[in-house]
Amino acid sequence: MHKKFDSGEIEKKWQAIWKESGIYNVGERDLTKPKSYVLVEWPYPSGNLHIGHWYAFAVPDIYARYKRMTGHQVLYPMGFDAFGLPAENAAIKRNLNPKDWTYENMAFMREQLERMGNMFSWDKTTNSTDQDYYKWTQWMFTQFFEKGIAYRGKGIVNWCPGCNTAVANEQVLADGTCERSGDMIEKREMPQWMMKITDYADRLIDDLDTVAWPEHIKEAQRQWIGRSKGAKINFTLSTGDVVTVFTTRPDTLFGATYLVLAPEHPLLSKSEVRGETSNLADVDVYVKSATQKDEQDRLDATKEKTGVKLDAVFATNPASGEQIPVYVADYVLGGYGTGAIMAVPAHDERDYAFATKFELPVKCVTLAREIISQMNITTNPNERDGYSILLEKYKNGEGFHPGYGTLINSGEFDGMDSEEAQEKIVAKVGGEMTSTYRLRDWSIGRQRYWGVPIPIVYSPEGEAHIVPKEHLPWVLPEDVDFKPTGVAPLAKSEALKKRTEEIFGAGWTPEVETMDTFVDSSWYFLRYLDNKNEGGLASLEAQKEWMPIDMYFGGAEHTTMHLLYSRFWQKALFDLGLVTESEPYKQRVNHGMILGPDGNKMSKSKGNVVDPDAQVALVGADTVKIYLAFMGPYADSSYPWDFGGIAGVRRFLERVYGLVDHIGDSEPTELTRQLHKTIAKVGTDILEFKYNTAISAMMILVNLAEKGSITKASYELFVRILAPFAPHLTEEIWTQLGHTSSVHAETFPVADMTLAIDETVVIGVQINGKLRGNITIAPDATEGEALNAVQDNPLLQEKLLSGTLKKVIYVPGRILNLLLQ
RNA sequence: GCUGCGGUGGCGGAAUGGUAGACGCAAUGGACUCAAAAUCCAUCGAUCGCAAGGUCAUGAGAGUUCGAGUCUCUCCCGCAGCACCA
Repeated sequence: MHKKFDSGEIEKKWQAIWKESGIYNVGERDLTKPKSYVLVEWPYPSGNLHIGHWYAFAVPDIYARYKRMTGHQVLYPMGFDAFGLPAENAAIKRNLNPKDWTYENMAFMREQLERMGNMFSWDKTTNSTDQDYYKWTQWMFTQFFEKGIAYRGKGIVNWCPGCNTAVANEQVLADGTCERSGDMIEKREMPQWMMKITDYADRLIDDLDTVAWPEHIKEAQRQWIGRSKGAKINFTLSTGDVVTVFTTRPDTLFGATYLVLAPEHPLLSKSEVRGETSNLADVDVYVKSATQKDEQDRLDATKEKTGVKLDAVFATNPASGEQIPVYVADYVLGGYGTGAIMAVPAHDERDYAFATKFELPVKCVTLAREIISQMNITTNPNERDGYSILLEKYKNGEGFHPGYGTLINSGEFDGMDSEEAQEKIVAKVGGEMTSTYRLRDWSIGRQRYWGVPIPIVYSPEGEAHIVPKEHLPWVLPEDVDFKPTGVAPLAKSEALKKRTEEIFGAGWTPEVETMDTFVDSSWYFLRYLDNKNEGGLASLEAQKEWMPIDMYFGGAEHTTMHLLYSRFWQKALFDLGLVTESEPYKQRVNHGMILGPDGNKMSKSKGNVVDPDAQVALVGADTVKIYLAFMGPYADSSYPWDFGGIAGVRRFLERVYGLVDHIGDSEPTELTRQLHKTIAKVGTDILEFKYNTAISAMMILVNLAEKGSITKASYELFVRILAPFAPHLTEEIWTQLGHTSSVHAETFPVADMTLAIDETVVIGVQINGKLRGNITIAPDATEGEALNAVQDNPLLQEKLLSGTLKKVIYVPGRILNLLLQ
């Protein structure tokens, strides 16, 4: 008789043994085995593991363990993304040091993580706040600075006059005030440390074709980067100034009836352009209010278009030679394209809306294909349909149509197709075919304390210099009052000031900003490979052994930011010869969220938070893990917690344990068959992240085994396929079955498909496509045998009498469909 | 508005174009018990029928097919991201 299933005791025992034996440490690369680098996003040490962490780490552990059991040397590392604002806020609130708070949390969470029983490669761990880690974060920054990838640029920030500092978007309330001071937030252009991610935009899009990610994730990145192909075309103003516009439709150049500058456009600082007389005040007022407008307001497409005409100037359309007016309007953005557009109201909705309001001419230059193809060709005006009337209207400047088609009113290009005309028109006016992107450069400077100090010092002349390698890590000073006072906390450090002057000389000053934490997480997967390397971020040898990451599991919220930043970082390192791969992640899976029992996002205020520690204490880590895996496919969808459901999973494991009492000398053939089917199914399901159906198949097997007996050999095979899901319980059973080595050193069984073949199958019989009954036949029975089986079934036979058999469709093992006349 | 994903019992979900609802939960009835819990057995989409069996069912409507949850088109709804992007 087996012992009572005391999950707490069993788990505690095996965790201690595993830790002692170091069974999950990776050590040196074993070249006799293929490698598999399974990565999960490292957590922020908030102080407590929540269910989301369990979902993110325990379920992929099934995958990692399966890979391990199928002969791979698996790297499944874990660490902490430990810099960031919450530590600073918690420290202010409790009057602690952010470092102490962070390190205490990490120690506590590490214990919680160990109680999961995952096969984490703890010998490879690291964390972003470790000086050995951020030394290399800083060093990479200096390399990027030298290459011009990291640069001092200008960015727009949310400035709070009350706090006298820049604040993050999430600290700005819906009404545009600061959550701390309540003051109105202003937009202010400030010097910022930036990364030139835009230089990599094309590669970041094009290299997506080389990775095996799900298409929806690739598409999200493409959308985020937002590449538009088009042309830059110069328009000359009456003042002689040149305005470069970007357009995706250079083929409509002849239809450009006015020009629009963004309120931020640099030419507006020229008085000749702004105008000097009555118009000046209007322009100034408009520009001032538009540039101070809240971004939300300005981007509100439902609002009516606004703008002001620049009376002092006109522009010349380089294709038609026509003189056209110039406007300033905030529907054109300073930060996108060239900050100026040619307006073609006949073929663009926004231009049309603006032109209608300001009574500007609308000139149709394209007969859109869509309209022509649907038009009734007739000479009788009474028979003309809606489309041809529409066509007539829009040719006359009423309405717009954005589609491609045949050019008209376009000089020598008349009759040409839109696509064909693009390059030709651009060539004629001396423009340039080019792309523009929605993606902006990455601002990485933060006026915060708890982060990686930017390793830059300024000479007395104010010139930026890197902190050379021998002075790295450029240590975060501790003599800092990090309470918010409006000045970057590091500016208050005497130690940092002193250190800078001692090393670089009198009058030299340190940079006082720290880095965005997205920088830390842009390369952590490299440090795991070689976490003790003192001479570099990670040796090329270690990278050759382990990169690229074979499988990257993470949250859907990181699809664009983290995934894009780290891909960029990798490419920038690749160009410097510091890494071996230009794409870090071969495969990616996004998981969803675990919701509260009420179906809502878990939150303290809703009182629907499920505490994993309490669940583990109640039913054990194996049960919590399997329950999470059983909820549904591991994909980008969310599932509500169900206390009944987890109890069901616990019952399943108790039955698995209880099967010890069913071990016998023989077992039914049906059980052997089901076992081998299950072995095959579990393996393929794991690789497709369908843990739920894998578990379901194992439940079916256990239900069957309970009804009779199971041989010890079969039970052992079953225990081995369950091992990745329930590492503690299976280890316990394995030992009780008399083994002295770990079940986790076993291989994943290979199904013997000759034992999995069914002797008979029940298939449906349809008459004229409707299910009328079923027959039991051999899976490979011939059509004749199937029809004989129908003869033996009186009910089916009777139904067949209603007509004559015209056609038989027989799919062996699936369906028999009899078509009657 | 655009892009992506989805819509199947009371719930989570299952289903290479081939018997829709596997598996689990919840529920109901029964056994055991003084009782309850636990456990075990049975039932469990709707509807008609004493039954055998029939009819209707995968958001709505059409289409392709011997056969559609699955493929195509139109529409409705939900979720997520982005949004005056030239």
